[in-house]
Amino acid sequence: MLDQRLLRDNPELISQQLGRRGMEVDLTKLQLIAKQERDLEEQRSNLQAEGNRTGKEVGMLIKGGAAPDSDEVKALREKGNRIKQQVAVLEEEEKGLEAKLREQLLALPNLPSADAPEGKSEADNVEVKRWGEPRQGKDLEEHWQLADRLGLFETERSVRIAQSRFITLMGDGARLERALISFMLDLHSTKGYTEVMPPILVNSASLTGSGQLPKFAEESFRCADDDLWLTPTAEVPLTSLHRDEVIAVEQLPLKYAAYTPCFRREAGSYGRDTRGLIRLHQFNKVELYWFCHPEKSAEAHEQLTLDAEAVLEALELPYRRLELCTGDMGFSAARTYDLEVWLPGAGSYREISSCSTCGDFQARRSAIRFKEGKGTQLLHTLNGSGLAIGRTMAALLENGQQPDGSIQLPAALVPYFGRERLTPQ
RNA sequence: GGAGAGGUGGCCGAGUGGUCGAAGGCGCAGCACUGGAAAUGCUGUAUAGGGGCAACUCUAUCGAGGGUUCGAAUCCCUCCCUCUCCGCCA
Repeated sequence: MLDQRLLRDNPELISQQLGRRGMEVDLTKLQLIAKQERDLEEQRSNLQAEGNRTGKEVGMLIKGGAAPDSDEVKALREKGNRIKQQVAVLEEEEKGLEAKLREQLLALPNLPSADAPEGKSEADNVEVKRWGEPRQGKDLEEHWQLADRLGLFETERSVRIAQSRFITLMGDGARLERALISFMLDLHSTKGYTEVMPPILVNSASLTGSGQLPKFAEESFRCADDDLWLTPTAEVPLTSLHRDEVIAVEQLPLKYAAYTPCFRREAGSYGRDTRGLIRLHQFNKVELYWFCHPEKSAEAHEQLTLDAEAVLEALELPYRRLELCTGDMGFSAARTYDLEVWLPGAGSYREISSCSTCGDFQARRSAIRFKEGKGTQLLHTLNGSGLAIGRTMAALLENGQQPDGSIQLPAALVPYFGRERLTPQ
């Protein structure tokens, strides 16, 4: 959520920065509501002050010996009643405006950082780094072909259990998934991340706090009988881990690594990535999350991205880092790096992690502050995948494929998986 | 799911209709004392919003939302949560 004071003091900046995202917003209506709301608040609180004084007067009169039904007291009571009624009217109006203002503010995305490159779409993202030698060659298979031959998962039977875009991992496939989760969590633990296993059903306040609601309700699965949703990413429960808290400055930064399943409707992606592990309604992910001091967030963004890259490097998977342009960034992000892993079978780079700094956007929605000296301020939040497990498995399969049909696994994984090769079962 | 108890400031804990944002303690900060520290003493110490250059001031907040009243932490209603016992259960 954007700062209301910014809306008041510098609305041009908001329009201009949202313009960099490719949005055209007219803030005059919003400003008008904000102004009305503030005027109303002033009127109401002045009236309440008078009401409070009246109440006290009655108390003092009675304590001083006046009869509760004396004319003097009666007159004050009537005055109190009159004020109460007026306040009620103003209050209702004020609440209406407040709700409207909040609703509209919640629908506005974060302002892009000044450092974010300007652009309209994916095509304008900027490659900033490349690591590893992308393996090239004819006859390299895609991960779903390899997995099929190795018997790593069931696709058709998964439709029976749930529906399309769900997968059932079997045998070595299930084992490799588990190995990857443990491997990643262990790696992050050595870098000061606290391991977290949060609820994966989250309430709507949590989704609002991290930015998925109100605008992206159609992207998540909702439980019909409760105010609970299946979380689309661990970013949601992790943000709300400290919702409505004031954190002592010495505790910052708080760094968390959480493994969770993630659930997404993937609406609007019919026909894309229909085979294999790339795009599923349910997938596993290890998420990295920082709560940090505003002055440290740029540095933290680099570090968090490096921590995600460390997983790819330990797994010997070639990747590149893109900086997303203003037009391609997510709703809550001020600045984003995407990590794309090389898939030799597909012959392309594929997103495997998205590392964003959200500034105080989520902190304001979620009321997460820190205390430094006398006052409290909003802190900054950052998140990034470290990494998406299914896509990591796909990359391992494609990058490790051998002429004899087996898959060579990276050395770092052997202690977790127990073998250095996948062979047909 | 049934029965009971309870939710007050960073924490503990008083407070059952009047000037209570709230005693007391702990913690924390400043000052004094000290060679330095401990102990001690004094002072200060919630959050959000509005007004003011500022000192300051107004409003709201005692789980949440309604209600009664001139006036509610305190009385009434609804909901949420926590704890204990019973039941059920991985």
